[in-house]
Amino acid sequence: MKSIDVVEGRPSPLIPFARQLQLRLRDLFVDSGAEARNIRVTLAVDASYVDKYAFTCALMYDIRSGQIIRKWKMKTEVYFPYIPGYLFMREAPPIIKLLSRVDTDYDLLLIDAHGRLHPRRAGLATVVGILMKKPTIGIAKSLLVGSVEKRKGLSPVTLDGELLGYRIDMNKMSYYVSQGNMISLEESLRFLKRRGYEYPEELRLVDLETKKFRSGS
DNA sequence: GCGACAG
DNA sequence: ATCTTGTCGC
Repeated sequence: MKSIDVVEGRPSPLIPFARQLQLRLRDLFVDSGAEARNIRVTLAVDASYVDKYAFTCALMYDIRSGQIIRKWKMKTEVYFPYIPGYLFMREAPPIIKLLSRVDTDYDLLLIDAHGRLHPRRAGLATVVGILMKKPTIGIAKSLLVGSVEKRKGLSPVTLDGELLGYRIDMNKMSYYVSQGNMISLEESLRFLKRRGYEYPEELRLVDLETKKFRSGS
């Protein structure tokens, strides 16, 4: 059920292909760009599943007013299983398809997954950010790889001695942040700091939206 | 070889 | 991610 490199009981011949694709995309990563103080509109994306279908939703959110500006949703068929380290093969296609329908501009993409905090420095958030050519941040609820240097509320997460992210501990919950694309780790953290380090409301909402969409279909 | 493993 | 009962707390 959870073994790596296995698809329907057999080693997946697509893994080598996926790895090379991931490494090629990683080479296009842009380490900086967006500044927290200029981020006004975000686009949160997430997906839920039922059998072979993905129910993907995107919410455009205005940080100043704390309101949802627009919504998009799309039901698509999934062609890849979940394999740790290769989540992008399962979720990037549905997400990219939905985002191609978003005509309005936004300042930052928020993805419910890791970005640079990944074995190959190219988690789903990084892959999507690179394909969309947009500033992107990865927000994950659990750790995939790396070591946490326990601190009070902000704990550095390193991998191979490289600082790739932070774990943020709040009263309610804790989560991990890492760069997706076109924004530095420092600005990513500053963005969350300006919002009181709370888990992004738009991500919480898009998760609910995704499950609501799944139920009514 | 063994265990760990985003969503 | 999804499945799934009871239970704790406001």
